[in-house]
Amino acid sequence: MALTREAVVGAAVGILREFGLADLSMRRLARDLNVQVGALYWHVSNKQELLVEVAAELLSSPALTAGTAARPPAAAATWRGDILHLGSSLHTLLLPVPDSAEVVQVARVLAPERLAPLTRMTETFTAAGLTPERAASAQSLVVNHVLGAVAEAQNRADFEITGSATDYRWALERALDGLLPPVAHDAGNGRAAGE
Amino acid sequence: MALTREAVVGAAVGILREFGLADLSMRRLARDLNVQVGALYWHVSNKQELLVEVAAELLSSPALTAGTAARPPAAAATWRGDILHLGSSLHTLLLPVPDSAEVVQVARVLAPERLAPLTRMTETFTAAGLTPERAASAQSLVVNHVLGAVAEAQNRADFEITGSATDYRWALERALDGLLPPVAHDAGNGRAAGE
DNA sequence: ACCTGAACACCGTTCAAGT
DNA sequence: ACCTGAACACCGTTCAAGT
Repeated sequence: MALTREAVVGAAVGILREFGLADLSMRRLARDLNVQVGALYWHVSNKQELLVEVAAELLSSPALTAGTAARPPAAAATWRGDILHLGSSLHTLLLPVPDSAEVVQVARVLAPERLAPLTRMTETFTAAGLTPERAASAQSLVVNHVLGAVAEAQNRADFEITGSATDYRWALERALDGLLPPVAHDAGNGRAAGE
Repeated sequence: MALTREAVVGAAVGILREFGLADLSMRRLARDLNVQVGALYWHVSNKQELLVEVAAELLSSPALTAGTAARPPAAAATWRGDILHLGSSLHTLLLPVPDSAEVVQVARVLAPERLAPLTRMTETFTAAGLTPERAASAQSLVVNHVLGAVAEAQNRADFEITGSATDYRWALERALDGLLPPVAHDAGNGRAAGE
């Protein structure tokens, strides 16, 4: 039963799920795997790379990987639905995993290309008519909002804060209102979504 | 020259500004202040409380504290301008301070009431007609976006990443388009901003 | 190729004891 | 009241040496 990279990442995900990021240390990981700390560094070059791998695994759920395969052209109104669905799937997926928003944030900074569902969201924005730069900015707005909402909800639970949780979904929909203005189908003005 | 709480916070802000969060340790702070580590704990109960203080000081700039004093009633169109101004002031203020977005995030979780400018932004949203819950959610969207943009720009610099920075301001304006729909002054329909 | 043992240079926090 | 000295229980990372 040799130690593998997958085993290391898997154990890391397990610790995160059960105990959170504070307990996810290289030494704790080694102890759980009955191995010396140094052994981990044969399979993973450092902790940051491990966290990227953990985030990638968290976002590899089928709930996020589905969709966008083949879309009938000119189904414009569904781009919004795709993004809304992606955002709320992300939210429900991360909510039960402590500190998952922080981990995804780190991964987004270090290796955004490893987080396929987030890349797909940017692509959806461009498909909806935004320029690449604006699509990146729009994705950033949406993802920051969802991750922020997850982090807030988790911390609210941790600190036993009273008061109502903020309605992340309402703000998400309003953001999409601004980012993807509805195509006007009342009069015949051919104004596109971008510009 | 007795050690004071203000001196501790001031030195912490200095380390953050010059070297970033990685170098802002209690031990480094004590060394810079020519004091034993334990001494810090007389003036500050733990590191988290210190970070809240650091964030509060970062956001105590006059650029963020101004405005909203007395507004002529029914100057509805300027709520948007106020928020836009607050958001971009926050951005330009934090951008030169390494890891400042992370520090503010921590403070926002631990003691949001200590960050007056952010509270003021929520108040502006309610003044613009949103319910308290929605105002909180709208503020969260905007602040997460600005902090995310700051963090991204700083990391882009750290890792010498090529490619254009995302246009945070465009997305911010689109978000406000959705959050604060313009009052319709073409026909005489009295639809309010909320709902 | 893969892992151990042991070191290096750090952390945050606590607390008796001093002044 | 305020600070020192010293400890406790940790960190991430490296690397010669073993197998």
